[in-house]
Amino acid sequence: MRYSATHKEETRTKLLESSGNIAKTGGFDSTGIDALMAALGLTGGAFYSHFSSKQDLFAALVEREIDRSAKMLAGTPDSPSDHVSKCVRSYLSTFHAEHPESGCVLVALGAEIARSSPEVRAGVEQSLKQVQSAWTGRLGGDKGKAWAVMAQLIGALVLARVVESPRTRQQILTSSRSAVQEMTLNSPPLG
Amino acid sequence: MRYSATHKEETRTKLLESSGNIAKTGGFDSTGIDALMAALGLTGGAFYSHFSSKQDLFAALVEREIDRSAKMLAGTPDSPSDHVSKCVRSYLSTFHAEHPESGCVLVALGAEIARSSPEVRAGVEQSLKQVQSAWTGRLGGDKGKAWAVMAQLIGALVLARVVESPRTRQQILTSSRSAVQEMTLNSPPLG
DNA sequence: GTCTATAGCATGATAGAC
DNA sequence: GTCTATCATGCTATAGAC
Repeated sequence: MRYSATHKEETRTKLLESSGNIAKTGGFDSTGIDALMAALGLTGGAFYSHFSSKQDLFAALVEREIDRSAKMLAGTPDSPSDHVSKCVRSYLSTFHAEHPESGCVLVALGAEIARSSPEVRAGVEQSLKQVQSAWTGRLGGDKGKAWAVMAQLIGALVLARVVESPRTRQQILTSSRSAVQEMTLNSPPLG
Repeated sequence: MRYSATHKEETRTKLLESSGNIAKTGGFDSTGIDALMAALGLTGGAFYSHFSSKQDLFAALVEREIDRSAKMLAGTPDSPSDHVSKCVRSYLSTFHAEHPESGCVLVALGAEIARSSPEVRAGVEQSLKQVQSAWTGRLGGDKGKAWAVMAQLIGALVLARVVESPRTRQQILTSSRSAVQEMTLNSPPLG
């Protein structure tokens, strides 16, 4: 064959990465296969050597995105004790708000995930539960608090992106940071 | 003319209402003009008697949706003192999570609004500020807390819609309700 | 104001050459 | 594995009849 043994896998990985970034910026449905392939210097016809359909790509893409985010947010057993607050600071940053292409897939593609297949949503749910489980230990054992912190982060970023003025965007992010800080300090189960 | 004097306005209103519901369910970009008009028993050609382009409809639709939500959430000066908590209960309901067509436009179309024109986003921002302003007075004067509550609501609904199992969805909504309750009770400015 | 017809283009997906 | 060519369909938007 004219291509190296690992070429297909490499191309598939690049395609997932690149398509993820593009979809998070312009929407998945709204972006054509030709555009996704052109970003890799390829043509549309080559797409079907890697995925059987556009929906197939969406499933793989969402799984990859949510997996990576979940691993990053969950951290490891030897992560520092301020791991969660570090995640919060970086999640609620102006950079994140202004760069959907490298940001959280739930903020950029949440609605499209919501109307996707049960399989895709089940995978997303599993990853979210990993974060919830990891954070619960760091939030005083309150399982609900982890969900609430996640909701706070996601909602703040949605708000930050829909408003027009950078000033309001900054106020939203700052307010959300304060709210999370209060949530994580006043842990009733811990007293 | 063969049509009543108010016919155009009525059709335009129905079109905004119906298109809003459809777009919130299936996405705006993903839905064709023919489908939007068919929902009113009309054909695609008639669309351009009401809007000059699909983007024009989007702008009008988002403004209508966010205006209605903002008025509802902001309430009036003579709204009961538990107005905010009533809003929270209804926003964080299973019904809302399972019925995007009648729900908050920010949850369903947030990403599409984020990449729309500055004009659209400025209108959204203005409506959000009305809610923020109205809620600030009911939340101990803390301007940031209103943003945080809004973020909590929106994020929880995004999460509730992306997960697969009704059980997890319920846990998310319940956790968010508790979090908002804590936020609104422990108001440092109030003590 | 709504219809049909259509232009002009983009799309998802397939077939066959290399 | 990628290319070009193509099919069938969908789309936004326009033109002209009623």
